[in-house]
Amino acid sequence: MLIVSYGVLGYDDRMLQSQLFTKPRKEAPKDEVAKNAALLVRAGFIDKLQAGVYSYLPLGLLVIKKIEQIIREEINAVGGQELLMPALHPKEVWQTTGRWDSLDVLYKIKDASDREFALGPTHEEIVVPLVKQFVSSYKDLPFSVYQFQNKFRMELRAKSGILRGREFLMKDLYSFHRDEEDLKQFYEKMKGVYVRIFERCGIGAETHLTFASGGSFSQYSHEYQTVTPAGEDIIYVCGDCGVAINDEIIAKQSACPACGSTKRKSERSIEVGNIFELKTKFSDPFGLTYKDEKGDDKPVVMGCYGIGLGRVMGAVVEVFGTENAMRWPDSLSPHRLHLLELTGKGSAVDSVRKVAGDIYQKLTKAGVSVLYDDRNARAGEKFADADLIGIPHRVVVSEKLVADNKLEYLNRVTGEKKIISEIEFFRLFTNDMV
RNA sequence: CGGGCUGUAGUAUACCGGUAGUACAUACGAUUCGGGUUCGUAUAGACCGGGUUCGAUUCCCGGCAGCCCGACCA
Repeated sequence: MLIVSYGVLGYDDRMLQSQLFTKPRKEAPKDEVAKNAALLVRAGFIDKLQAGVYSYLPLGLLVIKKIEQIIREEINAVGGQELLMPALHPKEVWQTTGRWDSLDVLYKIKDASDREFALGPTHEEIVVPLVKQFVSSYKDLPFSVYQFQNKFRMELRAKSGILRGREFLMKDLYSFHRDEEDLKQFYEKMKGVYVRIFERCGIGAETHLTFASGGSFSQYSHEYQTVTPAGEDIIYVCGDCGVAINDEIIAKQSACPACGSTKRKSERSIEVGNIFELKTKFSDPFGLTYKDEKGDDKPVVMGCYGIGLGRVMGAVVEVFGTENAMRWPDSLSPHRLHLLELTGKGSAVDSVRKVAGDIYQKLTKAGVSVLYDDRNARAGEKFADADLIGIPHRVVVSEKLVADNKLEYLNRVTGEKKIISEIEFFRLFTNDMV
């Protein structure tokens, strides 16, 4: 394959569908009941290895990478520094915080010499000793670090497809501050970051800032809950300001904590992200302190901020998917455009292939990521598979269209379908990027 | 972890205490070619272990796995 240019992700993300090693299926495996998993498995985005443990296949990985890149851009914009910490954790750090015994979702493993480890469910125990080596003065604060990493949680019951896994990809960010005031400021800034992230992922309208339990040392934590019937949580969305309250604290909090309104509606929802004031909960056991202007030792104040990438992907499918079709927002679609050639029969085959192949080359040169259905398959199958895969823009090349020098363009978001010239089409995709 | 249900070709399903059938997928041939065309041929299957029985994929017990409900879930 001639490599002409690279897609936005920095590698060649265009694809000939005939080369794709996965294939769409007509039926979902009987052990996938959740809509997100049924559609994603059928379309070849993911594969289940065991309950709550999935592989991301080429199409699905492209979506995950796009979610990741959106998060990365928004966090970098507020100064977050990306790193990558290990998943294999020594027992000792978990004993330091007492969570070796108290955290029941912790996977514990032993090596051949009986040494014990944990598989990381979250990384406070790792990041705090790490930053301790570099933080000594108030001048070193504040800062924040984050990573994208697989987390391991021994859920008693994995369920809902990729919405509750035992191994799952998460963005976790930790912020470090000299006092609660500074933490508060950053925390508020992160709320804006999260709003932009979910907005860019296409679920901004369905995703609500939600007040949730803050545990023993904080009045609230905040979750980002995406409304969909597939959700496991129940939230009460304020009719005036759209901020929600998690069912778990509704008894203590009847009026909207944001605007005081008592108008509200209960909804099922998926927690796609959360932010939490850790304060000194983890700085204390590890002795993470800094010297203030007077030379006094003070504990570092922390916050943590998570987003489940698989959950975002699953939530998007739940929100936009129908029985036989997904529909990706432009920002997350594995490819920008789905190009279908309907070769028909006889002498037209070559001309259709030539036109479609040409368009593919031109778009690729222009940096547009295309999934090109060059398979030797019938129209019905191609249309059905394209619906299932759910790339929001579809363009068809067929014998009839080639004869008229036209293309058929479908926008799955607006439902608009039109016959256009090649020039109009290229203008659509190489200038006026949606 | 408690309760319920289920394990049959790659996928979805059927029947049966006595040679396991169908559809889709796959391979080959023909036909068709803008919404999963039609036909033929071929390939391919009973989760594992134990028990009952002349004989178990079927019945019983145990294990393992999966799904659903609940509990759990920074």
